Amino acid sequence: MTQATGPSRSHPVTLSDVARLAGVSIATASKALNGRSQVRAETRQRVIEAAERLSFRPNQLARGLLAGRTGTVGLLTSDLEGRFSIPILMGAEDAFGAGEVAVFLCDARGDAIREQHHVRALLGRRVDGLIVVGSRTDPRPSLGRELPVPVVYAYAPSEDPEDLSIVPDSVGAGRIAVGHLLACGRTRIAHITGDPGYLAAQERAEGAQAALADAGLALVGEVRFGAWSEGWGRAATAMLLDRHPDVDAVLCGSDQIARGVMDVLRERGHRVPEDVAVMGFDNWQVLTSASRPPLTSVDLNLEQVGRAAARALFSAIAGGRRSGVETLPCRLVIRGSTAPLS
Amino acid sequence: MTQATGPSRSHPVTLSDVARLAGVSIATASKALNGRSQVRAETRQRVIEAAERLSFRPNQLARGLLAGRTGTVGLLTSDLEGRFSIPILMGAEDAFGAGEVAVFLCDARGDAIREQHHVRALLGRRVDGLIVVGSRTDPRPSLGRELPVPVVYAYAPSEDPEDLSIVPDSVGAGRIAVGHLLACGRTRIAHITGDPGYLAAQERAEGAQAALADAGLALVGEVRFGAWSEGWGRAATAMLLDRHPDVDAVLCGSDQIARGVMDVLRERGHRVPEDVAVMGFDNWQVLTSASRPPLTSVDLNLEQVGRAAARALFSAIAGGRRSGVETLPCRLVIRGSTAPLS
DNA sequence: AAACGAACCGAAAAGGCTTTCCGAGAAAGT
DNA sequence: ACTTTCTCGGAAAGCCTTTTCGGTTCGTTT
Repeated sequence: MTQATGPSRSHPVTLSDVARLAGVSIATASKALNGRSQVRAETRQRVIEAAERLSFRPNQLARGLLAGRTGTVGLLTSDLEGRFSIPILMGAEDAFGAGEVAVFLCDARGDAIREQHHVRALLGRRVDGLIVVGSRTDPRPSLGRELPVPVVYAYAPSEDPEDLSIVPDSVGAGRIAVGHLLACGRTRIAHITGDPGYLAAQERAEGAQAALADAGLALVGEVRFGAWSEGWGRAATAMLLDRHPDVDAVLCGSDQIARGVMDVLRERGHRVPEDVAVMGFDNWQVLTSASRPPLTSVDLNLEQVGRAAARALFSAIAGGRRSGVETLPCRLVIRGSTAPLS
Repeated sequence: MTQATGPSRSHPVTLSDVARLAGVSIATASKALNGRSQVRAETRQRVIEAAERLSFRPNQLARGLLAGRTGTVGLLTSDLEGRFSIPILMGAEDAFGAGEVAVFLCDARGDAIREQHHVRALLGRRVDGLIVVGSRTDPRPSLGRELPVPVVYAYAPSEDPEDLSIVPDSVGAGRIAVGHLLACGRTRIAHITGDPGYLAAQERAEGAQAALADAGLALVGEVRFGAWSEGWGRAATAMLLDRHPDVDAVLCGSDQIARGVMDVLRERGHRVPEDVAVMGFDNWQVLTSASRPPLTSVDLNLEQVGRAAARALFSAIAGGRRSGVETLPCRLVIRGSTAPLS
């Protein structure tokens, strides 16, 4: 089993190994490596060389044990496969990784029991803080106020207003979308969106209608709720065209829906964007860039949500106290599926 | 800043707190909680109750410091946004999370410098092992043999045959695909695939051609390399139909390509699957289930790759030594885009 | 020459836990 | 009653690093 060769077997090199090689005490070695001032330059150099020769890496466990802070955080996601969690996770990992913080990744698979289990495990590892990433924007139960470390909720806000949550501005996203369509001169705008049980669907619709109202307009027909799928986009478009053939823009609740909408529009002989402008939400590259024409979409800036959550957690660890739901603006990405009416 | 209330301020509860509350020594408390036999049942019970009352969580740092093993592993991915990394990562997280192992997530963003930085940081945290997840199946540079902990490469194998790598069987995937098309009675099969610079494209094509040769057949035309995009799928299909209008199956190098292929087939009046069967690779849900008809695809079983890598790392940590590239079979997922010729 | 200060260096403790070893007390045997 | 054998519980070492504080060695000053 265990080979006699290779460094795998040798016990990890410690500070005392370095000290011995450099001919100084452990204390001096530590000071030399950490830039403390009480070491002669020549001695310091000797220690540094010894450390490099042994490729010494200070044991963060011991360091953390002593300091009371470990430089680790827990990233608790509810579904890794969800395409919303990933960018947030990237943003957070990015913000932390740049510093000296390491991230524990835990996937609760949407199960509260498993989530609780992970929280306990993470606390046992003495993480300095937690980020809880949701898979949809609907509020979720708080982990509780009794935790010994700060917690920041990302994407899915906590139900407890005392917690700090960072979410994209869905209402604003709806406003941005309609604003763009209006700027393109569209006035007969329909809205086909997904599952009405999703707060995101409701809020985007709310923002869209508010922006229309500001312009003295209203949607063509009602908001068409359904499912977050291409199939629903196709079906809803068929109905829409039957009832309102004069529609000149379709705002879609997601890029998937938009794909379905565009397919049916093209099949029925409506040109995009000349006759009907189409746009979606999420800015999911694989869908937006592959469609014909490429799809204008509202990007939720999820990476920024992740980064903001990481920064918020940072400052909370440092003692800062914020609470409530903070929203981050979304961003319009214009492609070929929307254009001014000529 | 620091409030006087709440548990955030109070110092974390330690074993000695528990011992004091239970009226025993630290040693006894430890033994009681860890199921050591040298404690009377009644005493043990008292300790356990004390621990629960204080919601005591043993400090894993201290434990790891002592044991020499931390129960943590590093998961080094080269691009988090890549859709291939995520399932592998899920599988690994799953396999570890079930045990008592926590996962450090690091994204090197395809940068060797950053990767090296992360490796050093992880070693400083005394991880018990590393999993390196690539974003494509082409071999990548080894992290080296001199690392003090075992390493397993997933999806992208290491260039060093002494390392252990777990990858999906791309050649086999190609064989499986063609096998299915042959079983459907198709004999005039074309292959439209992606970037020829990807080993996956080459190997799938190789497997497909081998399976055809076994049946005494050959591809319709050459392998059509291009890009991993719907656009290429559309363009290649147009050319294909011009030259070989009698084709009865198109094997696509990815689901994206397949989407493009199916769009053009439908536009040109070819029925899928009656006239032409279509299938892809990757089994990317959002594409396969939304297409018309739903797309038959070869699933790479990436979650299993992740799980296998985790298990391999486990056994390597325990002292087992394996090396070389181990392949995992892929899996056919049949949907509406393929059917027997009637 | 004695004393003082500055500059360096080292011993030791702390941090939380596990484990080994030992002592004390109780139960059993003579 | 005394020894032997168990059973329990405690003291202490050890893991690795940082930091405080006391000590040593110079060079300077009076």
